[in-house]
Amino acid sequence: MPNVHQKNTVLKPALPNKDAEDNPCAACEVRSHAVCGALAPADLERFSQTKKMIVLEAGDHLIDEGEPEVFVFSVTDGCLKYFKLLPDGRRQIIGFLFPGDFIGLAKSYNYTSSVEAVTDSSLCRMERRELEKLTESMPNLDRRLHDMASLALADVQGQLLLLGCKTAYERVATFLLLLSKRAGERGMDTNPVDVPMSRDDIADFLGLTTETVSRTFSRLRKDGLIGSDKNRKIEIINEPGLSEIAEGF
Amino acid sequence: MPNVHQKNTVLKPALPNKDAEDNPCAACEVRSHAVCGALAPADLERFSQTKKMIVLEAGDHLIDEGEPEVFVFSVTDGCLKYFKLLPDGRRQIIGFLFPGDFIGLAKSYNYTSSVEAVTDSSLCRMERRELEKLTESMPNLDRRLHDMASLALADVQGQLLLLGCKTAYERVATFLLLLSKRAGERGMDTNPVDVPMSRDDIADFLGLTTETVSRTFSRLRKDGLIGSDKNRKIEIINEPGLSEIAEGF
DNA sequence: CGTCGCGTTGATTTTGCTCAAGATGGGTGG
DNA sequence: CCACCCATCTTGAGCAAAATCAACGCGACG
Repeated sequence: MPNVHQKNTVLKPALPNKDAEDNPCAACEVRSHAVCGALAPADLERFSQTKKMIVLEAGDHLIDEGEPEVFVFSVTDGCLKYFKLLPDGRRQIIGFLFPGDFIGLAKSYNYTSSVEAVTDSSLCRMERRELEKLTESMPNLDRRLHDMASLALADVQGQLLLLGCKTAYERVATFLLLLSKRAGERGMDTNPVDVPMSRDDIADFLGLTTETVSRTFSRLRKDGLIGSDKNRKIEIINEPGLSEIAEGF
Repeated sequence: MPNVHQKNTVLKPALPNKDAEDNPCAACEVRSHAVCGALAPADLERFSQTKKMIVLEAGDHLIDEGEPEVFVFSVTDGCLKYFKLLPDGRRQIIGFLFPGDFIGLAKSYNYTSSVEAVTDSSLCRMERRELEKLTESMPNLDRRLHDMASLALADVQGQLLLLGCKTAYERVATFLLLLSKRAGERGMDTNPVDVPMSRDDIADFLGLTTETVSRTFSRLRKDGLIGSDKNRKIEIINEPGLSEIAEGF
């Protein structure tokens, strides 16, 4: 079965670096959003010793659906996508991953989705076994994982509503607001919102085709809700209007 | 905003009963599938004292999306559906609930979906606060909740693939196999599979219309994959064939 | 400067939706 | 016990939203 979406599968360890070796996690900019945000300094030290930094280039393949689930990951930089495939190549992107997001919330013996870098990215990698060991002595960590799973569940349930009920117009509006919101949570620009993924990826996330996504952006532009796409950034001109559309009014 | 799907909102406490008062949980038939399956006898005793039995008739309303999330529930009998609505009445059924299933895995301040009984049902009800208190001293319970959330996440991700990629034919095939599998997990008949919900409910779960669901059942029947619907039971005649369709070959 | 990947736009087709009309069957009351 | 009734389900005909097929523009990069 050919995987039409697969690209390179390179997996490069980050170059060792003095600062990183001294205090790799304490300096992490996204810690407050990540699993490790719940850890006390002492725990953080122990945590940081069991992890390894991973750097990916755009298009690099990190995980193949079905492989034994040995590692879990925490995204520190960039954007990735995780997706499922049908035998004939149809693809559903389950979600996009941003700094602070965790890969491995739905634990199982084998990965249930594939993961690929959308942009150049970096992640912390840890064996699931190690993580489990750590959670036993760090109730905060366990609680944090639980909360993140809880949030992920709510997110994906919202996505069901989108895929099951919403029109193309509503889906794209919802998507833009989602990106904007997630950027805001991470302290990035919410208004000219960064859209790092291709039309193809957006289409496979929204259950549409590239062409429909493209046409829908054009329509939103024509309707004065968004500005034109400049350097992967889209300006939201009429946020309340976009919200109304997204909510299905 | 009128909720076109809402019916009665009655919520009847079960009649007290001697056996139930002596040892209500120890005798529970679905305990092994439920949250409480992870508890030691002593813990079970404490657990059982904080819960209350709830009985619902088909169509009864249990939870309204948006209400403060005070209670969590564990289904002990029957079938329920949980769903989200758009302002104009479009409905997405997120999932069906069977004995052993838990309501409240995605914790938040307000319920994120509504819940309604498909058939006459009964549940155990507990305040979320109480549950949290219990988990602090019962690591098994906590782990069990975590595992159930993990499974729920994997399930709903599979549903994304269905809604985003699959054809009507594939969706209905997937649905029948899902019901059959879930019945099997609970020790019920897997082959003439029980389909307690209406075509309308199935449609809103699969992102289709009633008519399309009905037509699709007819086609599966014509193609010799399933038998006719007898008393809410559907016979799967060609299980491997149905699986191939469901997987998208 | 040419090529290639990506995005946009247009023309046509198709899947599933909408609207409409019967069929079925479980429940109720005479 | 039967007849009727209303829900639900099924089937049909036409329609529409999005998919498919196809062409073209544009910018990046060798």
